[in-house]
Amino acid sequence: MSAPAPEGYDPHAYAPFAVTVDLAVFTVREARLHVLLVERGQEPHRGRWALPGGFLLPREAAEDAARRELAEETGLGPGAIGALHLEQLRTYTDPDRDPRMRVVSVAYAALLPDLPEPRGGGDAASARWWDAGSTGPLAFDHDTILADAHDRIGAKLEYSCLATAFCPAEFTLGELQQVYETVWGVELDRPNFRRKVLSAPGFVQPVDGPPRRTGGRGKPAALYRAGDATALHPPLLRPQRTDASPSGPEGRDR
Amino acid sequence: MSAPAPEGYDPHAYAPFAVTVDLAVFTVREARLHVLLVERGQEPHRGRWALPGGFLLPREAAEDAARRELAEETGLGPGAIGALHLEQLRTYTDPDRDPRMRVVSVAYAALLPDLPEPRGGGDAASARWWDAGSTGPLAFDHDTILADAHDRIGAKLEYSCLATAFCPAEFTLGELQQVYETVWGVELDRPNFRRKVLSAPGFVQPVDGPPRRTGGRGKPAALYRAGDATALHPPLLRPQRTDASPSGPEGRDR
DNA sequence: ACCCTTTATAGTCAGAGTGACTATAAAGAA
DNA sequence: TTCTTTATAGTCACTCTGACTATAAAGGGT
Repeated sequence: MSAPAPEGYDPHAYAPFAVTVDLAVFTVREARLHVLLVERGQEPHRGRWALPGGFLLPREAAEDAARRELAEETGLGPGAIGALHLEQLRTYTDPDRDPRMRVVSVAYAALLPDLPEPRGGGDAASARWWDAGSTGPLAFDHDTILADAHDRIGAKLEYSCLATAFCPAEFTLGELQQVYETVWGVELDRPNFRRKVLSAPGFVQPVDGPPRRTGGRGKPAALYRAGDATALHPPLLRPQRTDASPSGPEGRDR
Repeated sequence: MSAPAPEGYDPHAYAPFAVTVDLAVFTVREARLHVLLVERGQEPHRGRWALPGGFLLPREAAEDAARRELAEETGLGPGAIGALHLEQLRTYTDPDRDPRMRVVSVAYAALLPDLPEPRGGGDAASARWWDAGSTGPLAFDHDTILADAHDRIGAKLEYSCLATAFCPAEFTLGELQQVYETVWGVELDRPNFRRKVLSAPGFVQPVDGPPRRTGGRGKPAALYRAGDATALHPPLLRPQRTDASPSGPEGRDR
């Protein structure tokens, strides 16, 4: 911003860049973290899967572009899109990240409750949810972006109330715990999780009256909705892995 | 990245943007947080103070541009610059943030130990350290960037070993505590701070033998250097403000 | 019916971590 | 010397946490 800028400047002399947004849109379905991918309809990387995204319009802010692309890919209404939490991840600027030309991309992460299959909108040949751990090699540097997004989401769950964004408007504590377990890839103790969530002011609030969820087996659970807090005090720290062994189904390290 | 890109494309049709980096370079001097600012030598905002920064070169990654600009402004050698921790903050994309043309800026934060006055390099009329809390209105949206940077640094001190970047190679625990107190704007209990720092594995390591700092008044302190850890377990949480004021600009970001 | 499995919820208990505090040591200054 | 300043050691009560046990309320199978 304070760099050499000639008095009579030629925008193109300083504007050899295209700017895009890339979106890592996550959801939890069937106890697995899923990410929305689109199949590329043209070169480069035609036929490869990629994060949804696209070029900024000439007078558009990056977050607006992200919401626009998200609406195109998911078919969500403007109300849902407008209220959605979009987290700017970081910006990827490797000169060779796009073989066509110099492209700088601002990456965002978004969290959605489980939704029906997306409609393949825009230029994408198709769009669908993928298990976030089983995506093949993606186009461009999207493997890196996806990994960074997963890391960031996992970290934000610790000290923010973001986990409720993965849940529908009303949810049980079991569903909320499932979000943590899925994103972190660990098992948590149910009574302890419950104690910490309920003692964090403003994280969740009980739905009035005693309505209870039906449909599953086991005792019906009380329903909650997201509270008005945005930060989590005290934080809900994930159990630190003390060794390098991948977590088995038994959980509980050591 | 996956947006409409015509087969026979014209780069300029998708490249109406200039890309810059902006740097929030912090140091602690005399128990105050200071930030490096440059006085703008030309329009727009001629004579206003701004964060150092500049345009990306055609085949340069943003972090390389940030290190290049930092070297120009501070006169630090390439060794020091190369080892420096540069934290990408976020990217600012408001279409009107630069009156000249469409400029997207990637902001970085850097932490330095106390240094002599910078040399005014490059196009800057002059460059100097400012008390981070007493900067006048800065050029462009740099007030916002500076505030975001301060927030981020404060949050990172909680769960990373970054605080040692503010200190010289060998430092006392009192100096390290000064960093926390200055960035957070609070006073900490000295014995408790000591206990937590020393119990965090890999945060600091004592300098061998019993060398002690001279020059000040009071009992000489043992010297430490930065340990090999990068994350802080357990985290060193800042005392939560008990007042009911709603959270400021979305603190904590990992 | 009955038991069995599943999930939710309540509670207990020991240990780690933390905030507030007191005490002692080692330097320079008055 | 005495005072002031800074460093370091230690105490103590309280909270938070992980690991665990117990009980409640549903559905499924035989």
